[in-house]
Parts: sequence; structure tokens; C-alpha cells
Amino acid sequence: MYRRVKELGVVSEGILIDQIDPSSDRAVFRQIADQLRQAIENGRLREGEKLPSEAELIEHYGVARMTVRQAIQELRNEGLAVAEHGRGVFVRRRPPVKRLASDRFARRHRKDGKAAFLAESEAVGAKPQVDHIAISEMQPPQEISERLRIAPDTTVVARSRRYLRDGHPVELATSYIPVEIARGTQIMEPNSGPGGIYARIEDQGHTLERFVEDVSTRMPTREEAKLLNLSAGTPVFRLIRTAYDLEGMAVEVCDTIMSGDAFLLSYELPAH
Amino acid sequence: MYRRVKELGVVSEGILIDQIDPSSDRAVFRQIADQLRQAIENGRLREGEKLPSEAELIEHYGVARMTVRQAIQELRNEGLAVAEHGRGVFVRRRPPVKRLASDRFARRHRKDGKAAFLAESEAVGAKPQVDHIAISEMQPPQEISERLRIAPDTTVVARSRRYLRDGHPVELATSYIPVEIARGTQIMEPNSGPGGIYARIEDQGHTLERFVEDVSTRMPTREEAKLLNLSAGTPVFRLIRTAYDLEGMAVEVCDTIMSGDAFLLSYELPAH
DNA sequence: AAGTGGTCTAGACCACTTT
DNA sequence: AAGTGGTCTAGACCACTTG
Repeated sequence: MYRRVKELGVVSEGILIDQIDPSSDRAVFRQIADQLRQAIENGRLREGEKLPSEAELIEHYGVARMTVRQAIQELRNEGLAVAEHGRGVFVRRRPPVKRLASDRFARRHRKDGKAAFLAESEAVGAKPQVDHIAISEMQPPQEISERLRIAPDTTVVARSRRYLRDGHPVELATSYIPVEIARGTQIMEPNSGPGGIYARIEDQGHTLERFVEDVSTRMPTREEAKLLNLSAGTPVFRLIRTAYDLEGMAVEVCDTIMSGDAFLLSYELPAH
Repeated sequence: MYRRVKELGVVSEGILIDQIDPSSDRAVFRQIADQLRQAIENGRLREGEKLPSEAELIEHYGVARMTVRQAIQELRNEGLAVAEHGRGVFVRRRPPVKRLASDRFARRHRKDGKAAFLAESEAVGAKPQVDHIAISEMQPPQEISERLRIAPDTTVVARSRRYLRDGHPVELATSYIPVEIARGTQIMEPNSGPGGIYARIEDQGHTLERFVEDVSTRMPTREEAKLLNLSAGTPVFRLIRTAYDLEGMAVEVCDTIMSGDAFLLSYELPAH
């Protein structure tokens, strides 16, 4: 009356072949997850294809509903599957990855009047958009004031925006700029003008010399997941970029959250 | 008989204060997760502290066990909490992050005979170790042969190892080196000698000029999670580094999986 | 032995999608 | 209306940790 083996009917395009090994130490829901994972990894289930429904899995393995739901939950956490209410569970489609090369902030890319994100996206044929622009003066978090080398209670101009590619949000960014540089410039306007804020900073006499990018990864907060429309099992990049001028002054810090499945960061390092 | 409100007893150090709003659209388990998440984020529950037990949560909120387990599952997936069988659920401790600067492969760091990982770790006072060294000749995956600019069926030398910091595994790496360079050298030995394999490659007359690192992030495979001892909710970096010599020849590709909570990658970009 | 989380069963009702 | 996943209850037994 426990873990009865069904007649070996081919269920759902022949994905379900194996049964559970009741003698195994491995939890039943993990064994089910293992079999589905294998089907995904070896291509028997391709991107976008529907997994067997909960009802089919219950029938095939002869287990309770919670057990198959745990198995599916595991695949969702791993980023292998996504559930769509009322439709089914599907093998996760991997969105095309955008490669960001380390020369993306080179001045020549700014010359033609395009900000970095717009130029990059157009280069791969994606339609770039920017929304949710908010500009304010505020006291930045400690991580930012440290990088700007200013006292913790100093006010800076913060410029937040969200970037979309082909209508899908992929990146949240907030730039922090010392007020002495930003005040009275187009940096305070939603449209920062040709070449973006880096061009405006250079207009102010701060010729940019180098950037430092600190990259980390983690799971998104709920807020980030909502704004980037992330499905379960998608981590984010946190990228903090500090811009320095010729005098070595930190003139901007940009704190960016990027959808982890939408970017590949490419950096070049000299061997000296 | 449903969602009964308990006498407002202070449970478990006063973490549980609020109740469920039954009129809310938000699922009960999400409301519970929200309250616990808030306690973690605003510091009422600090790193390493124990969350209320399932029994306490059931008692406090007047819900079924599966409901509180779903709430806790959510926090685990977000990387905020870790469960320890028989002990309780604890606020995730963030291990100290190791910063990898972009000059970490500069030749001067190799001069004193240390491979990059060992030198870096010692610099921050962590005890570095290497284990699981496996060396073989094989046909590399496509991503690798493309970067080495060799035909897909060409054999290369693959050198796999696992790196540990203070006894905890943090990184898995496999280097792929063309056989013409590796054969007959210490690259084929578990101990690659002073300065590591980059020093051996230079011994062969290939002076290194630059590296390109391609960084992506994703959830680990089961295999990776086991080898790196990752808890749920920890993503990994995938870093593919290609080394080029003065002639522009790709002389090595290193495919690395790094525990996402153990590293911060720091890169410097010129503004040109 | 007591307390904790891990796994599993067997139902129920709901909301969303498709036919 | 039928099929799908989302949420929830109310139990059960097990395995691990601590006193």
C-alpha cells in the first residue's frame, strides 16, 4: 500500500521511465527531482518544454502531492524550472546573455553621444529603454561614502534608474555624485544629455582616468526580484563602480544590481 | 477555529510580535516569512542567532506546520537562513569575503614562487589549501576549445583542483593547456612547482601578456553544491580566464566555480 | 528523554489558464 | 468544465542534537 509501482505506461512523452528506489537512503522527493533534472540536463526535456503535471507525477511514482511538489520546488530553486499558475511547470528558458566588455566605458564610445548602456544594447540588436528615473540629494550608505572618500554624513546627488532590454528589466542602477560636481548640471535632470553623466562630469573639468568595478553575487532581495521580474533561482550581480579623474579623485560611484541570467562580464587584465 | 490569535506572549526573545492579517491577499506563509525577514534585516535577529522553532511559530501564528515550513523554506532560498537538523534554524553567517584585485596575476606576484591563490590567501591571513588534484588528457568542452582557438576534437591537458580557505572549500578550478605546452613539464605533476602553472608556461617560452576573464553567475549544480559545501540560497561565480602570450596565442583556459559568498572580484578599467 | 528539523501521507479549497 | 499549480490543514514517523 506504499509506493506502489504503476503499470509502466509511457507518461508525458516518455519522460518518466524510472521508478523510485525505496531501499535508497535518498529521499523520495530528491529521487524524483534527480530524474527530472537528468531529463533536463541530457536534453530529453528541452528549453520551454512542459514537465509532467503534478497529477502525472503522483500517478507515475505513487506518492503524495506534497512529495512531487517538493521535487519541483527543488528544480525551481536551482533555476532549472519555472511554474506558471494554471499552465504547468516548464524548463527554464535561458535568455540571451549580454556580454559587457571591459572597454565599455572607453571615451571613444562616449564620443558619438551615447551613454554606455544604450550603445552596448544597440550593438547586439536589443531595444534599450530606461525608466524609473529618480533624482535626489541624500546621505549615501557607508559603502558608497567610503568609496567617494567623503565623510559619512555628507550629502550627494543620487540618480536611480532601471534599464530594460526588449521590454524586459535587466538592471537597476544608482549613481552617487558629489554635489559640487552635479549641482547646476544636466546630471540633475532625468535626461542627462549626450554621452550620459560621464560626459557631464568631464564637462565639469574632471577628465576620467580609470574605473574600479567590485563585483559580487547573491540572491536578490524581494524588492529586487520584483523590479527585475526575476524568477526563483536567479541570482544577481552586485556591481559597484567607482570612477576616478586624472587627479585620482573619486567623482562617481555607481551601485548596480544586474539580473544574473542576462549578463556576462568580460574583463581584460594585463600580465605586467 | 481558524487562525486563532494567541495571548500576546513574548515568544523567543520578543521576535514574534505581529500577527497574520487574514484579510490580506498575501499568503499566510509569505506574511510569516516577511516578518522573519524584517527581523533579520533590521537586526532584531542577528547573524548566527536562532530563529523561533517551528513549534513556536505554529503556536504563535496558529497555523499548520507545513505553513511555517514554507515560510522558513523561503528564507533559506533567499540565503538569509540555514537549517541545522536537530538544532534549529539560524540567521546565515556571512563568511568573510576575499577580495581579488585585478593585478592578482601580475608577474611580480609570481616572482617569489607562489601561485596566485596561495599568495592572495596568505595576504589576508587565511590558511590556503589545495586538494582533489586530478590531471588528465582529454577533449575539452566547446566553450574551452573555442577560447583556445583549437579544433573541437583536439586533446589538451586538464588540471583540476579544489581550493580551501581555513579548511572550507571555496573554489573549483580546471585549467586546460595545449599538450604541446604541457607535455614533459611539471604541469603534468600534482605539484606544479614554484610560481604555479603560469610560471611553467613562461618557462616554455610563452611570456604571458594578458588575461581575459569572463564572469557569469548562476545557482550551483548539485555536484558543485556538494564539493563547495554550499547551503541553499548561495549562487556561484563562473569565471573563465584565458591567458594570452606575447604572440597573442591562447596558452591556457581556466574554468573556475567560486562560492558566491566567499569572493568579491575587483577589476580596474582604463577610461582611455 | 526532550527538542529540533526532515520526510511523507491524504485530504481540502482556491485561483488561474485553456477548451 | 477540466486541468493546472498555489495554499493550507492535521496528522504521522524518522533522524539528529543536546542535556
